[in-house]
Amino acid sequence: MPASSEARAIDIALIRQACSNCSLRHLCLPVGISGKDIDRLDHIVKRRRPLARGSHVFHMGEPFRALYAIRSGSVKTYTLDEDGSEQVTGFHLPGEIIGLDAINAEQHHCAAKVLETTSVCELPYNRLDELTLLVPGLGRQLLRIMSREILAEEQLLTVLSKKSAEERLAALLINLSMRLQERGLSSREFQLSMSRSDIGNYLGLALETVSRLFTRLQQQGLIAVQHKRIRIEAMPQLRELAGLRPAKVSRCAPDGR
Amino acid sequence: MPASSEARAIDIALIRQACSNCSLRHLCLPVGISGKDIDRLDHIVKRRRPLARGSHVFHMGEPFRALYAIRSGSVKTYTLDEDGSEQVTGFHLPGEIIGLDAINAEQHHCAAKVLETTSVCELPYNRLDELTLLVPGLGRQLLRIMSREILAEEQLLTVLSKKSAEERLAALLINLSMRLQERGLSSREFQLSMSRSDIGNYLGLALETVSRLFTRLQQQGLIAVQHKRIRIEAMPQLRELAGLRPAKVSRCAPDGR
DNA sequence: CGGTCCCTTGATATTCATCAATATCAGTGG
DNA sequence: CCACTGATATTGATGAATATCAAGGGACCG
Repeated sequence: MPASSEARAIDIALIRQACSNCSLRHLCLPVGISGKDIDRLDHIVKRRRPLARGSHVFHMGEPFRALYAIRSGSVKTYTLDEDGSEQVTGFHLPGEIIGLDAINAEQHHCAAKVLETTSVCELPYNRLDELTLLVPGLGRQLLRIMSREILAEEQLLTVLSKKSAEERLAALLINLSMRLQERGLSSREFQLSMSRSDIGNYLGLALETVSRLFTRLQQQGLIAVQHKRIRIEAMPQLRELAGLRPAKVSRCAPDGR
Repeated sequence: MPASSEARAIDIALIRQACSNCSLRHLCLPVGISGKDIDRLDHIVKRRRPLARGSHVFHMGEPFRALYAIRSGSVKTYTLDEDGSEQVTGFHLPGEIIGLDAINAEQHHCAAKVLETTSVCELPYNRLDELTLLVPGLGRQLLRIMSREILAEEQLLTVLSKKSAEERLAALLINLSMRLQERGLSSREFQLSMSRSDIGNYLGLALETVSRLFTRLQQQGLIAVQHKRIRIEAMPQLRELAGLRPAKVSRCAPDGR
């Protein structure tokens, strides 16, 4: 019965991809939405096939048609100056929405490049706009997501304008660690998907400085580094270096995973 | 007829303060809204009496109840670190909306301090939220405003992470100049409402460096400085220093005012 | 007129960028 | 499997930009 089996496979695939069944729904656009409304949302979301490392979700200057939610993988957003030099504006993880800065002028002001094999959900903006009228919670969640983004960027501003190189790197590592933890992954050990050069660019440092800092933090016993693999050895100290309260009580397991 | 005259005075005051009659309506929340809808908006907006220099629109940590639109004057937003040190996150001019970073957690993450005598319009958020359902354009404009804010902060990130001290100050001056021009004020000559220390804090520089840069830019003939009064003497060169295209053709008078 | 705040200017110290050399890794084709 | 290649990362030596420390000068306010 190959046909039946195939149909069944598609069904499973659809179900697995549905927002209502997505493991990221508590972090993503569907927050605060349920039942029939989430089905409506599901209906306008287009799932794209996985993108290969190095390909783009969107390019700079492209007309704005959709927002994108990251389903798996990771993405860097960046702009190009007049002189063609790159400025990394963010690293994005599953459940996060990119393209928000394009809503106003209806044009993408940054490019989004995939750092590893990555799947995204496409959220066509005009249909999202319509749906917002039907589903009040959707507009609210969109505002909340944008508010969160503004807050995150203000915090990054503080890091860039006040902190030393070492503190900046610590802040990035802690930031990634916390975001991974929200996604149910280990906050203590992870793989960096971006290069030293990307990190330096993002933090306003030379890539050589970033490299030296990794070795220095390792010598201080705060982290263990092997190429792109990072293990945080002394979370409280690293948090303190990053300028955060030494320990925030986790809602998860007491071992801090 | 004192009563009649008084009533008339109130009427005029009301009319003068109405969104529909506000000189900032093309920059502020009412963009894309008109007729009956703008009257509805007018109805929920509370006009506050002018705030004196040094007073706060809202404090850090306060519960979020409203957004605020600046009617006249200027405001700095800032956060306080653990150690009590200040980080200026923005300078805000009439027509701009502050408090957007509080929507997500329903708590203000920064404080807003008035730099000179300033009037604000209070936009109670729960009523704005209701009104959004009745007036589709309102939600859209709010998203656009937030998108613009995200874009502005990304551009600031680039300035902080890539540019030299001189370029940063030039970028701030050009940014203020353009925003003043949008408001119908002179883009060539204006009064800074913030201190050197605030500027340095915002740009990630020591206040002494800011002071030195003002003298240096003056020596180079790019600007004329007298205390807080700035005149831009060489707009194209200053724009170039700020990392922008030498001249953007203005939609206003050909003399570039 | 004196006090305070803000700004300016100078001398020195420090951090980090830059230049340069080497090392390591991932892929490619022999 | 190995040698080759280009991208990425580490490490060292040097220099430039900017912070910090210190002192003095205006401007504003009572």
